Amino acid sequence: MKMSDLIANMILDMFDDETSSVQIQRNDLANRLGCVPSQINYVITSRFTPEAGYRIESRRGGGGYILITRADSKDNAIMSLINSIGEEIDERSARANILNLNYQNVLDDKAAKIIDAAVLENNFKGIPREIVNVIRAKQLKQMLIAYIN
Amino acid sequence: MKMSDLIANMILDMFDDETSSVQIQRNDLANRLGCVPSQINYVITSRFTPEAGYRIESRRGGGGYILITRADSKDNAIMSLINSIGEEIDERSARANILNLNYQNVLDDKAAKIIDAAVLENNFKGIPREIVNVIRAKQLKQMLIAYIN
DNA sequence: AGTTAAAGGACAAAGAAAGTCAAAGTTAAA
DNA sequence: TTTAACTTTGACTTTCTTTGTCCTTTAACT
Repeated sequence: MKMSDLIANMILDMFDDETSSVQIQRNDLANRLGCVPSQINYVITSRFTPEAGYRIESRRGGGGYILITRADSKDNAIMSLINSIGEEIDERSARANILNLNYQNVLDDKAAKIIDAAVLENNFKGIPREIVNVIRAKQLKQMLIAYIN
Repeated sequence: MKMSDLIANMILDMFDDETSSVQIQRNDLANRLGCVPSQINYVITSRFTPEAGYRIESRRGGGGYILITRADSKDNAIMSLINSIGEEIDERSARANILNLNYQNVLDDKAAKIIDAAVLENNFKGIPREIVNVIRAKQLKQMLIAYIN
């Protein structure tokens, strides 16, 4: 089997039924599997994506780590929105989608309000449109996954 | 767990629900935890910052101490955070504040998670730090306002 | 008041992780 | 069989932590 799959499986195996989070140390894992550390990054960015229901956080420096969190509720409406978003999203569609989910009672009022507040164009004043839309897409996915966690 | 986190947790633990102030002795704490005294300073300056909602006072000389006070208030904790944010905020401070509000039961778990997800550095990959911090500040304020509305 | 010892403060150097990026190698699709 | 997509590697960068040394302040004790 190829290395990337090994790495991915190794990580997947660390999620036992209870935990929705797995913490790894990049160098350590690379060492145990006999690959270069940066390949761990490759696997994470190519497989543990928001579209697949994962969120990544990390820390550098002594005692650093990579934290992989899995969306455990797998709410369909939300996951399919996440998957439909793509690389970028403009304010209009973001807000429309949020409103929609809220209307369908998939997102509660409070969550919808908070998320809506975050995607407002106003927060990004002065930043080029294409960049804003990329950030917004990432944030929206992260927030939605956080919501169903 | 890494030493810095141990120290930070130790301090955090000293804040029980009532107290909004904790007094430590640098050498003593360092000794108990088995680290050099200056590492206590590192932790305090990197984690217990004003931006994160803490104030520090200290005394040297015999019987000296370090006093760490948590911005409390509870009632309008959110408003005062919003007011204290200013033009920019980094990931660490933002997250520390969110955690703080959540800990004080001012922000509920779900809201805290969503907001936390939005402020992650990861969402802004490739954008200069100063710009990111400005956007984050605006968003954080908006989200908090949305929460209390 | 003057001295001394007991704190805490500042800062820099070294160390420990993780991140980035591009080039080279593989594999699968057209 | 080309071509496009995916993997593997490694050199270089950035961020965060640990440690130590020297400095300043201040309480306590003549």
